[in-house]
Amino acid sequence: MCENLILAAREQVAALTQSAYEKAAQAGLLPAGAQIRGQVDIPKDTAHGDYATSFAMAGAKALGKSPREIAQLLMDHMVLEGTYFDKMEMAGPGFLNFTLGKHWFSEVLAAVEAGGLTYGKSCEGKGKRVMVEFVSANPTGPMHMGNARGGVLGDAVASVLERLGYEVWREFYVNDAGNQIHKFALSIDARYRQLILGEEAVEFPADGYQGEDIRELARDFRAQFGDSWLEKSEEERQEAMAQFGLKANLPKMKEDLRRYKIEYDEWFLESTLHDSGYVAETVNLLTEKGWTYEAEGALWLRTSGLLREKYLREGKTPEQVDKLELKDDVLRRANGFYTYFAADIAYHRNKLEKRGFDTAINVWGADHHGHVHRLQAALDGLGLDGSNRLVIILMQLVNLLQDGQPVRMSKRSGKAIALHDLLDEVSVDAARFFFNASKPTVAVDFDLDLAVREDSENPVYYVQYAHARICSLVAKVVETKGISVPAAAEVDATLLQTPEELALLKTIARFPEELKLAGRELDPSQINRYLVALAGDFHRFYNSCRCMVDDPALQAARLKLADSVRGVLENGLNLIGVTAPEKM
RNA sequence: GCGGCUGUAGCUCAGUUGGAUAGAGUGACUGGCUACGAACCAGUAGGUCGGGGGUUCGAGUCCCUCCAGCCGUACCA
Repeated sequence: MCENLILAAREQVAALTQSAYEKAAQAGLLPAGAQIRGQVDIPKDTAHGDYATSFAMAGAKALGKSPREIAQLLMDHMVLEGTYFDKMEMAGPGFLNFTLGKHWFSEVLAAVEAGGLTYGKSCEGKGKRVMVEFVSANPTGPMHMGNARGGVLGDAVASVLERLGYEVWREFYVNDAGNQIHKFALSIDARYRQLILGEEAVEFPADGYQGEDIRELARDFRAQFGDSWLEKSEEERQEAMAQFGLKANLPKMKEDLRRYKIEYDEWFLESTLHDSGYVAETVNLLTEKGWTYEAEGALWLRTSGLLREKYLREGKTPEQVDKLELKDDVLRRANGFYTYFAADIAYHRNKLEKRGFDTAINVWGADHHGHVHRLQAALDGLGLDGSNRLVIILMQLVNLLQDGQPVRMSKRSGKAIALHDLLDEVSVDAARFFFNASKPTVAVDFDLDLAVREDSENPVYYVQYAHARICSLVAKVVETKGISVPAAAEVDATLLQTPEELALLKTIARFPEELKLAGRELDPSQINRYLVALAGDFHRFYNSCRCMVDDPALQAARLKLADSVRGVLENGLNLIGVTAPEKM
């Protein structure tokens, strides 16, 4: 059975139209053999039917007749017997409008029932392995609102892709090497020495991390190891500080994310790439392929050349490419250390080559957008087709507000609101739904005062309320009438005829299509909007149609409809990591 | 300068390969519970889709151009 009834109906309209055209052509009423790409749309206004095709308008030129004439001929040669449709009519400039009939509506309830909690699954991703890397926050401090957003985004994208049949791997990349960690160590070390020698005696690094968590790490270090580390060499001490800090922070991050209902398949350490020589090997590979050169003591990647090839390949004209200010990148600094960029190339080579993922999807903050094409181009240079196999979801940042005023958010100033602070104030459900509400491309404002106060105004409760209402309804029917939810086969779906009932059936039928779109666009916020729409359809149905009625057949049909909605709500909420409560 | 994102109702935002009279939530106003959960529903009001050109049967959607806001343009990550 095809679960995707929206797609099935759409295809049927296209097929019906095409065959009607062929019949009309055979009868000599229209020129034969024209290739016409008529679109099949779902009209906004239900007065225009459930599906509409613009075939007649699109074909007007090729067929040498007015759209309305063509539409009339198509109607004359169309047979709806045995199809999903009851009715068809011509409208407006030449649209053909189709109205769904009983065959289709009967199948909806059966499809939802058969699908159960995986209703909407498909096999479009069968056999394809995808890694979704997300959050990957620096382990130098607590996670903030941007990570909260990226967390739901990545997790929900992964869930959607799983449902679409992909084999999905969730990964957190731990930046436990490089400059940030060095600064991290310097910061803890300075606080440590301040504890012993006094605040004034030790200058805190200008670009160090100011947060209270750093002082705490220093206190913990001192409590555990005493003052003796003061006598060790600076290098030795800082190495110890870095390790100590990471060891303290990583479990906290894991715990915070677990609390936020995110579980990773792997926490991948950047340091392993350096320690195993994989970064050096990757850079050497680029050198062998002729993509590097030395200058000013550093080793450079010819990013400008790689990008130029990439852009030309993608269809930009040489003039357009010339206009861009392409620059090269340093891979190995004059001091011998590899840059973050070099490690990142190695990391993604590891994903695509060593571990063999077909596609690597990364959730990045939009402030890293300048890095996207450079990394893809570098992977192209390694022959790994990064331009197609590395997909970056650029997520616009979260603006932190307090009483409506913007607050600068950075780990350095320590002014960020941490993820765990958020979860102390609002439920995981509210937070996840809120951060999954906007498309990745739009920036969101987040005001903690508002988030806490408007807790009950979060649309998540509108959706959850619909679910709880249905649970209560089903329980009531069982309790007072001794009747449980019937199987789809025992239900006469043609009894569902009010506009509210039909709207609800159409909405639950749409779910597989919504999933497909969310997957294609890598935008799980579409699920939020779908769930709000479904909950709205249900509340309207509930207010206008009584389920507990004397007619047993109608009661069974409505009960089944309500329970089907419940299943789809639970299904969708699960996908975005929000609970579907039976009571609230 | 160059590049990315954004600009739609008072506010927050939808608008799916171009389709018919541009939608929803929220705020404002008016109604609806002795009936399966009122955390709900119904109704009213609110628009030069940032401006201007172009493409075509048809543009919020595609192309060009201009304007405004945010972000990026490191031997940082």
